[in-house]
Amino acid sequence: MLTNSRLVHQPHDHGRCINAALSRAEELCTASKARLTPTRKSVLQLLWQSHQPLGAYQLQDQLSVLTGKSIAPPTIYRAIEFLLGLGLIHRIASLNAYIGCPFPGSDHSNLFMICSQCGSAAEVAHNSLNELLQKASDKANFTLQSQALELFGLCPNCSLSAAQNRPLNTESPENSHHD
Amino acid sequence: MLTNSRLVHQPHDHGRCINAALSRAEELCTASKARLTPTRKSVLQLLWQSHQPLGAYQLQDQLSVLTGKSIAPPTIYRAIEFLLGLGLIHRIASLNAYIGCPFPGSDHSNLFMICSQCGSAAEVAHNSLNELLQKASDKANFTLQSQALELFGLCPNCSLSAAQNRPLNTESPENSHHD
DNA sequence: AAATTATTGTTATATTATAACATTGCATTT
DNA sequence: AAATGCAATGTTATAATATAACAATAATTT
Repeated sequence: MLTNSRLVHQPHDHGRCINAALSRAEELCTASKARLTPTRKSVLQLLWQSHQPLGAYQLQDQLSVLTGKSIAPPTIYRAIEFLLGLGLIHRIASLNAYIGCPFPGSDHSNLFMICSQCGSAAEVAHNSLNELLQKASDKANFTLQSQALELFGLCPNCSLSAAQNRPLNTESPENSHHD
Repeated sequence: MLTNSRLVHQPHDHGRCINAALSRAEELCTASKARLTPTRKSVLQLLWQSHQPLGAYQLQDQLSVLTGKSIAPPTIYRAIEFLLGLGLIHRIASLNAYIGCPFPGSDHSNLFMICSQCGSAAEVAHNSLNELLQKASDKANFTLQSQALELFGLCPNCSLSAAQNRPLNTESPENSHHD
């Protein structure tokens, strides 16, 4: 199981995330003879500013600020399309939002663990999950082509906070309040 | 593994699907003291007219035809919200579309196998998949709350057609054409 | 029947995404 | 370097999906 979950939920040198993502992108573009233009690069960079998926119009706003110019939706959507095509980012359908892929090129599951509290999203590449899905597809005579797997819940940090804020929830109600 | 895959992809008495869905809905509504009003019932019925997910505005059109009145989006979205709440239908995020749930109430996986050719969608409840996802979540300290699992590919029928239309694809190109 | 609540109607608008065509800029050939 | 072709971006308009806010009606309870 390959995942960026720990990185996402622990304090870390985020500059390294961004730099790593950018150099992976450069490599991939060189390899596939595609051009990582300033707009495309900026959009990728913006998507790596956090570990939370961003919507197209959030990207539009942020890119406008970044460049000082006003940016129209097609510009954003074209960059998104390009980056999706190379597997550098993913679309999270349930959120209409986009996020950088931590391991582009690797054959992985498109499985996301999305925190409904803080909005963070970790990606997981899970071989046995993929195998199970392939088996289930085979069994149903379904020719599997692609997949979107989105889990919602509380990330490690928010799970902890939740547990700390209501520590008596697991006990019977009588224990929690006496007058 | 519980699924309606066979039903979806084989000729069958579709009236029975609809009737079954409607009576399940009646039961569930009675049990939860909710009202299956004409609009709600019609929307559910429309979603069961086929085994293909429908968008909100498709539902709007069809409901307009059905009732002879013009229907505004909120009416549709309210019915959708109601039916989603009871688990009678699902939203398929990748398609912005909705589909009837063949086994509401059962603890299942929200796993869909969606045909990119004919648009049909079969639902699968898969215990070991759920367990695996739960395990993966636990391992990542992620408190799993809900999930959206969408597989895309070719349904049994379209897989067959595809195979029949290009039967030589699995052999070497030399075999396929001699002058 | 009156009061309360749930449901639907209505209007307007927010949000997400794309179509179509003009313009610019890079890359290759001449 | 000029001409050509193609890729990328700019621009305008609009399509598609979804919700907010308030008014009117219908069902249920008192």
